[in-house]
Amino acid sequence: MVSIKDVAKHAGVAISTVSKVLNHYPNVSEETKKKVNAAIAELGFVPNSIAAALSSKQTGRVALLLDVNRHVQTVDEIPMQYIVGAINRAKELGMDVITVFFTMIEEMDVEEMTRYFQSQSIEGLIVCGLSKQDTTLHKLIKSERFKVVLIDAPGVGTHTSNIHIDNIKAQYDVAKKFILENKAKKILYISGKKNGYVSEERMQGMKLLAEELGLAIFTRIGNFSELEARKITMQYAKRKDAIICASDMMAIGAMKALIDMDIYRPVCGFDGISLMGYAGKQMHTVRQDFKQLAAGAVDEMARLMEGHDGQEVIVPHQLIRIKYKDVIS
Amino acid sequence: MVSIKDVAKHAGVAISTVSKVLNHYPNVSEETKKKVNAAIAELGFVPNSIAAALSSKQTGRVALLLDVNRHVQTVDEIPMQYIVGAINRAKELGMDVITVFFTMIEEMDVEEMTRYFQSQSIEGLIVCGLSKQDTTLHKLIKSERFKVVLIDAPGVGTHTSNIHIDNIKAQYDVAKKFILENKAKKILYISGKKNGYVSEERMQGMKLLAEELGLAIFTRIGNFSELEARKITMQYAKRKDAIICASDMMAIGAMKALIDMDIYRPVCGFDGISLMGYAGKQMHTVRQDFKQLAAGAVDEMARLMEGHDGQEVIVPHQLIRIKYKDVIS
DNA sequence: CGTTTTCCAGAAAACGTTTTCTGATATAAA
DNA sequence: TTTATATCAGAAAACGTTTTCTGGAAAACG
Repeated sequence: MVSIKDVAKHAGVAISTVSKVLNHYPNVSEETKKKVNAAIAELGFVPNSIAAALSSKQTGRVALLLDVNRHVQTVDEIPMQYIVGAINRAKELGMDVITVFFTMIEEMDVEEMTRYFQSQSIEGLIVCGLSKQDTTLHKLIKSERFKVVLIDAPGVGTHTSNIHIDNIKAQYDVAKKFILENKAKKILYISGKKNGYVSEERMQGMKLLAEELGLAIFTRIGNFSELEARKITMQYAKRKDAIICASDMMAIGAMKALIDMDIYRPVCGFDGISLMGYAGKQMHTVRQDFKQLAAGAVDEMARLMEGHDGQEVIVPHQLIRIKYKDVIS
Repeated sequence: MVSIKDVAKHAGVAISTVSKVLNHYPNVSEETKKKVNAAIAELGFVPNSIAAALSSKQTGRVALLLDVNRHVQTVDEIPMQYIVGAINRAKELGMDVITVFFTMIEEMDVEEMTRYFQSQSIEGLIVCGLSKQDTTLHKLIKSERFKVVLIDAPGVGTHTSNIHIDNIKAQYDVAKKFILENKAKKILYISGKKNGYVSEERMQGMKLLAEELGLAIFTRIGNFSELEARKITMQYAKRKDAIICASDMMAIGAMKALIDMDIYRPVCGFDGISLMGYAGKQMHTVRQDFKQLAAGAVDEMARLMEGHDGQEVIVPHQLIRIKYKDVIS
């Protein structure tokens, strides 16, 4: 394995000089640079990032935290979008490849997680969909041992950033369009989690709209679960004339239930996942660009690592009507 | 940051002794072990894997190679299963967290990839669905600079293992069951890639079956593309009485096309992805356990890293009939 | 021309481990 | 008792970088 030392010898310069060339330090003469670069090329030198990390104490390693239970058993495509978005952007930024990390959060305690991240020399955490009950994660974040970017959750302190769409406005807009278009009066709203940040915001959007339109909106909690949404639909759909869900997966559950019951009610979703195109005819929904969200999270992480304070980033969303033709590839 | 040095001082032993305790070396007395472990606990010491890697020249880092173009734009859930399966198993084995890597293989040359992996100190590559045209990857593998495990491709040399289901048998079995059940005579087979390993094997399974049943099977290449399968179906389905596809995504394309054409033909798929449950009523298919496949790949990698020669591993598959009720979660 | 400043290169310590080698003590064999 | 062997602990080099500090030469200044 050819090292910086060999390069130095071959170029007739000091080790430190090679390092300076490698890291684009300002005070290296053009001449020396050329010599060194020639030596690098001739010897086929490849810098060892492990050694660099040890020496500089900067690994540039970031963990993307996804909840296995929540995401991975199903056909849910969102986590994959997060992964792709984050990894690709990390590469562009020359940050160390993002280490993706799956966890059953309930099973670990703060100590164990901290130890794990510390032993892996992970400097930052990108957390997807933190809920209020994740006390372990909250403790971890508050410990300030890591830079943190939260996707779909509010920031906590200056060492964290948070990134998300405007959930209130998105839910308000999509529901309004959907309700007016369908002239709906008796609406069933299937909400997300009881203590979820995005759930509460979307709920708030619905409340604003209900007030504005003078409608009473009947709400049930679906926990972002397709199955629960299915059951709720079975129970209440007959007495309603339209169903609005806080996620596409729930919208699919509702829609499949309607098919089984052989009744028709328009359904409105939220997320804009491709699966919607496969499952139903066409549905109103909010399109979130999850790749962009994750890429933005990585950008924020870079900012934090440069020493800036955290901030809130709002990513734009779109209102769409999704159907199979749109998603076939 | 408390280091091994601090532990040594606190326990009143030498640095090397602490290291030996950490790595469970045989010749350390129980007494010393206790002293050291006590010191570790008291100081809250966490070993630094970066330093260990540098010193031992063993990182235990493995890259899981997935093709962005092939997988990630779509609703395809297979790559996620690979990722989860691989990462979870890697953790169990105490291997360093698997670094997932997405690449547009055509865009990189061997040198660049080698440099990248080398600079990241990656020791092994798990390659998913290598095709014969991926010359860059083939060169990389043949260079023998990395341990390689191939999912769904034949091994090359003793430094590689390969893992997959018995594609010939699987295609033969599922098609036979499907054909007999539907009393089909005029079959359209939509095959995978022209030079794909699994495609050719599945094709071979079909040929065996055709011979046995005395049927002529009309075959078209669908490139594992939903859209191409759709087009092929549009063109030929009227004159056939059943459609067999070398993948579920193609089966979905075919089925959606049949719906649009308003004709009924039974369709048979391959893979057993959940999406099948959402897209159609119910379909015959082969269930591959992609998580298990990836976990097995990691096991094989561990074997290779221990110095064993590569081998071929066949993972069992199942014949199933998939429908929405089976996949809802 | 002397003095100060700037520019550049090199020496050497440091990062936190692993690992090899040496040596001391205890135990077993002769 | 002496010699040989086994057991354990420590010293020190090594891994491949980064970074700080020092100093010499060249440039700028008066």
